[in-house]
Amino acid sequence: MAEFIRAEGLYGRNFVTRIATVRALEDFVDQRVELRGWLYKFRGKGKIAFLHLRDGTGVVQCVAKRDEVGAEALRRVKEAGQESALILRGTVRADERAPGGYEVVADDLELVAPATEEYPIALQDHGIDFLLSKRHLWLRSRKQHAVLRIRSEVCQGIRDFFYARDFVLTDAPIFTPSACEGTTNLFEVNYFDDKAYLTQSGQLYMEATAMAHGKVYCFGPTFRAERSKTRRHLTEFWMCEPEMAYATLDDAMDLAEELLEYLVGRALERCGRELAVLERDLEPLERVRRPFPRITYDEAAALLAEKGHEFRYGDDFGAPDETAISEHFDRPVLIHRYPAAVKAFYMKRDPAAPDKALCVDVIAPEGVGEVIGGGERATDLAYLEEQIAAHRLPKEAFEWYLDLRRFGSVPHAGFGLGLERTVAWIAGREHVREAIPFPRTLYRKEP
RNA sequence: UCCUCGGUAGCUCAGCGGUAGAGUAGGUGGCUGUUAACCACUUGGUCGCAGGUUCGAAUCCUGCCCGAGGAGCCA
Repeated sequence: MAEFIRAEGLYGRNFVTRIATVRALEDFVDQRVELRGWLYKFRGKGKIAFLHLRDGTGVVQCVAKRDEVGAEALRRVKEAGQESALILRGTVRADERAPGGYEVVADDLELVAPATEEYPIALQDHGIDFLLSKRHLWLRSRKQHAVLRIRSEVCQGIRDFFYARDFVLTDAPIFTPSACEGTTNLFEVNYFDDKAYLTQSGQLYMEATAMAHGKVYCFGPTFRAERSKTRRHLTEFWMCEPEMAYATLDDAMDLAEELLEYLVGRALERCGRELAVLERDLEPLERVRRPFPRITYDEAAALLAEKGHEFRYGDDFGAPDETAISEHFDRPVLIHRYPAAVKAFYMKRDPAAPDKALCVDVIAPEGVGEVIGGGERATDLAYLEEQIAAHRLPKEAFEWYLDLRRFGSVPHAGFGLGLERTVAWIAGREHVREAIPFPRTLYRKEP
């Protein structure tokens, strides 16, 4: 992992040393190493100084004694300020007094580039408006750093999960000719002399690729011009949408369960440090084991009635309803067979109860809300034509989709997983905006 | 689109009709195996914007702008 370099310090001292990372520091105990990073915090200015160095993999306390590194080097680093770029060389020690158990006793400091202005994000509380306006710097903070590491792990987990199960990655287009689901919440863009829209879901395209490959998924950005501003909403977010030919609602529910169990288990296994930085309570995550409870819409509605929760049967569940239902269970809950009237036009009807759709929503615990929505798709051409007319959708735009029913229509099912909601849930963050590097919300598109 | 809350120092906030405040960050000096370090001194303001009421407005009224989180909608 470490490469050997010849380093030349401020005072022309030459050492053969090794480049270490904070994350792997325990492998270098009692060895002399070089760390390359940024000054996270500087304390002291007498005979001894403590400087916390951030190198992208973590933060470590370094001890710099004036007599060792020189008064001049110490003064320059202190004046360079928080977030100045710094190369530090010294010996790794295990020490109980150091946060994290390891520290580096510096013997050589090299200032790469000073912070030319006072760093705006202090180690104190800030308002969310301020932090979001400084998102490009906020990303360096420990908790934000941890959240994005978890996001990276979840993304890799998604790819590994589907790869291991022989799903083919067939990404959907981002420019689309019209609404996938017929709502008006689309971002319109100029497409030469025509109009196009940013994709709202890759699902219809996945139905096409599933007929070509059997088991497929897409994983990419999605755009919704909804005028909603809650902790669960972004206008640009990432969605993973698997689709399987010759599959039913039950198959989709099995896959959804397996995926969530896998992703949470993987985060627990591989993101222990990040979850600790975030002070995430691990107990609710450890309970995320199959089987998850599965209830019908009718059962969920009855549960709400039992709890004295105000709810009108036949309506879709709102966020407070979902929270009330999920509080009844200790792990994600699958709610299936909603009234067809509140769901998208392409949902297959339940043959046993034609007013219901063969669909499923997965509600995560701890108030995060819906992380997965999906179901079995309608296969009958005449029924779909009827639905497109009933929803007042332009039929021409869906001719290609209807072709999928004209040429070997088979039962198929799939779902969409919201990445940021999943990451926010696992990381224990209140708001999905922390689960994406540069969040886009109703009133904010900078930086 | 609707409802609620907010906008005062770089940042977090108090002040709510009578001289613009604290903590923190920054600066200077001191001390220190510190760890939210500490001690002393210190710089720092069109009180979101525009009108109005008043002898007097950060404070009360009206309008506007900006933000937050909740509803609806959704992942």
